[in-house]
Amino acid sequence: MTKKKIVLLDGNSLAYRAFFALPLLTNDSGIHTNAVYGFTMMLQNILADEKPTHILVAWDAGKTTFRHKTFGEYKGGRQKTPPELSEQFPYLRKLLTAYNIPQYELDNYEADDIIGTLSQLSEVDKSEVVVISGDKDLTQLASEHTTVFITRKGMTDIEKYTPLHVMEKYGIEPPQIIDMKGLMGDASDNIPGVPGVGEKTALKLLKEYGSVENVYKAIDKITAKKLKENLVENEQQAYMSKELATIEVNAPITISVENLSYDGPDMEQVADIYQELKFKTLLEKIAPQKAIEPQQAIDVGVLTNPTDEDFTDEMAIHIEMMDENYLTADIIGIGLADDNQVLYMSFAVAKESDAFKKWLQNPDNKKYTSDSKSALASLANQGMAIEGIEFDLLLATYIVNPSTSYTDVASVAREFEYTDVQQDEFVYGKGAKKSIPAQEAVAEHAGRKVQAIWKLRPIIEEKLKANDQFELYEELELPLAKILGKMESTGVKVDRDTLRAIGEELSVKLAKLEADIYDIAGEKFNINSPKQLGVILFDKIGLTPIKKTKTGYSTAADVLEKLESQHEIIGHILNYRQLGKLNSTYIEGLLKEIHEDGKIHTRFQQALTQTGRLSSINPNLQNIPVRLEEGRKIRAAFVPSEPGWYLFAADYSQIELRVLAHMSQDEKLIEAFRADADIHTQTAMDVFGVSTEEVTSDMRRAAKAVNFGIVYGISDYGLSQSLDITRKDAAKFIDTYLASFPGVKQYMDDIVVDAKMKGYVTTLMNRRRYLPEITSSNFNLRSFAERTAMNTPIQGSAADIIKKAMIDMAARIEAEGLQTRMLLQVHDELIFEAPEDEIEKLKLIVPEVMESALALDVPLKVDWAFGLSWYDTK
DNA sequence: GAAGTCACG
DNA sequence: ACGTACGTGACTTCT
Repeated sequence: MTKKKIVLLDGNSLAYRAFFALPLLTNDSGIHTNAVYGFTMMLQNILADEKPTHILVAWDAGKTTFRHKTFGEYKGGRQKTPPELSEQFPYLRKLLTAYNIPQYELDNYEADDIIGTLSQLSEVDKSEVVVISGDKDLTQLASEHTTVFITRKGMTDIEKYTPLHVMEKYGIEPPQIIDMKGLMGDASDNIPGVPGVGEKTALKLLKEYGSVENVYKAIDKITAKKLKENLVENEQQAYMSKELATIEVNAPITISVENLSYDGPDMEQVADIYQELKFKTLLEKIAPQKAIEPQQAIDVGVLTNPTDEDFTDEMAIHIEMMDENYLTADIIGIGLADDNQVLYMSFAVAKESDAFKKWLQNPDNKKYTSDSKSALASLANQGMAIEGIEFDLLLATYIVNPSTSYTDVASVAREFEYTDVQQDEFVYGKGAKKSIPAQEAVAEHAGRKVQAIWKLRPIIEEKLKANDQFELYEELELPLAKILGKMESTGVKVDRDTLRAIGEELSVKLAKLEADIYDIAGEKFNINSPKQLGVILFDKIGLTPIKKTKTGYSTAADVLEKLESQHEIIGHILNYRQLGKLNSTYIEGLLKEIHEDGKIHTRFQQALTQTGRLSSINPNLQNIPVRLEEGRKIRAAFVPSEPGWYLFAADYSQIELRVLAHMSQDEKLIEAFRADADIHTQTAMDVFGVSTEEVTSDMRRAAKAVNFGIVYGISDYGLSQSLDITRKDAAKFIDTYLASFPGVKQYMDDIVVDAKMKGYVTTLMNRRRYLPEITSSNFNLRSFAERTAMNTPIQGSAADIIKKAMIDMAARIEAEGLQTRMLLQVHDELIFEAPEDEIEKLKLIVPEVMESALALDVPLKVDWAFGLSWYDTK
């Protein structure tokens, strides 16, 4: 038989942890569910990661235990279990039953003792044991075969205590944890310990003497007067505390390891409980088909020879594809629906049908879609045009709440309690088994989607109007989808030979760097592996690690830069990393993405970011190198797609700070932009109290970092990192800045208060972002939400502005009858390609249109350039 | 699939 | 005392 793997969970401790770690969630039925939810999340991770053969959840039994005989006040002074938590225990037990996980409790004993006893029993046959708790006391059980997992903030983040880890962290062996508690006590269990002895002192004593007993044997050697006095006076209390903290490993349990064998959950039962508790995401994960099993039968009419009568002047339409990349996927078929019918055509039929194409092109026929950009671009790929799109389920849902980042109709629909659509994965399968099923099944699937679109439209439009977001949706996002679709199908021409030439140069340099690095290190290793690199740098060479990650030493660039002067290998590694990145992501990566037409067709995700920005995928063309010259050369491969044409690039100057000036109404900031001042220099003048001439480059650099910080929702730590100064100095900088720009300070204070009150923040065009964590009692979560509250209106309004500019530019290009094509958007810049004879016009039109996209109380400023490649637009 | 790293605004 | 800058996507390694 394979080796046993036994997982023992401390039920009460984990339930408490989950309860306090997560916000107090309530489901529709008014039951609080946060503890059950957190527990479940953790359990799922454990089952997946550890794959136990045996498992047990141990519970505390009743109020009194044998420890109360030793010390009446044991666990005294504890707050009563909150009723919101108590009510969750029955669900937890039920859930565990459904999981087929044994549970056990024993009169007079705590869960620790059950776990301790079982782990001791398992030591005999050397089984691997994992103990899981939220209580660090359990770490005393760590041994060669037993690892103790303690949950940290949240429930899924876990710290693993092996004897080695205990030694690294405390400098003592696991059994000495008991001695530590004996000396320092434990406030949460009301274990007294020795007054005046905390963790530091306890550990110092134990490192010197080894145990409580030995401390007292050597009591005369202790020179610190007060400490010695405390120890002497509390000797009995120290022994008692040690006893209380000791986990009983010989509890009279009536179960054995054999009773704990685990064969997996009863999925039916688990799904039922998830259903009862409304754990939607979990439900989906374990049983997608059950979770979304359509309730109602649907009658889909399959068209083989469509006529004009089949198409009405108002219909939902869905282009069915198996792959999410609509630019490369084949269209399988088309679903249509209105109040009276649900129809389906295979794409072969649709493509040959004049009746359908005529209907499709007629803007008077209103079309409601799930993802209009996908429809536009995929049909355009097939040489088909679609006009008259008036609803987009995906965009509308995104505007209502950007945090619902679904791309498929089934998920979007379920967000609105509409469950009559199946997941694509369920219909097509996944991985290697993914394939197109019989036409009936596709017809039904597509039919359910269009029906959902048809039925959900009024509900979601109502919601948009209620939130005063209908204009944002209808005047901004919907028209933008059409423009983006066109940009995607246009694509941008990329010269393979240029990329290959750069790639060859890189390969030569990389080979040399690699050889040099091996030479210096004295051995071959994988430079791309942070783990192996860490061993070479910090263990073999002996450099001092500056930062740690969850898994080991950090070898990130900012760390390596600090070490650069200490060893010649560092520079080579930084160089290797930089060039390696260029080669793998931008040479090899981009070459793979060039289509047969010699172009790259990225997709802009319009319903993804939390702020309203676009994102770009497959490939990402919004992060093509520019900051360093070596990388910037990549841009030389991006060229116009027609002979005699140019690329024309225009970018907003300081758009985020201009938005801040407008939104905060800070007089000085407004004045600076009206005077068209260099904003970083101006900031330096104000913060350092000097004149223009006195601003040094370091002062300007610092001011620039502060300006960035302000936009991000500043923290002293963040600024200290970016400027490599102390936190104190950073804090001083920030104070001085905010004193110089009182309007900004007022705005930042107000926005946080406002977000707490409303639960969300908004942009200039009324885009929303909900920030539920802004009222969290968890410092980190709350702080993060506060910074987000400060940043999102700025970043999001800038996104609104450039989106508006794109719509205006497309209209202007059309109105002027230009051949110019919009190709890319990179957050604050637009890239066009244009015939030479239109360049003069663009020089005028582009800045004019972009600068007047939205009238602010400060001017918007646009810089532009053109050239024969993207590299030359500088 | 997560973690680490690094490219962009 | 907490442990951080805001928003993204892609690649590599490693479990």
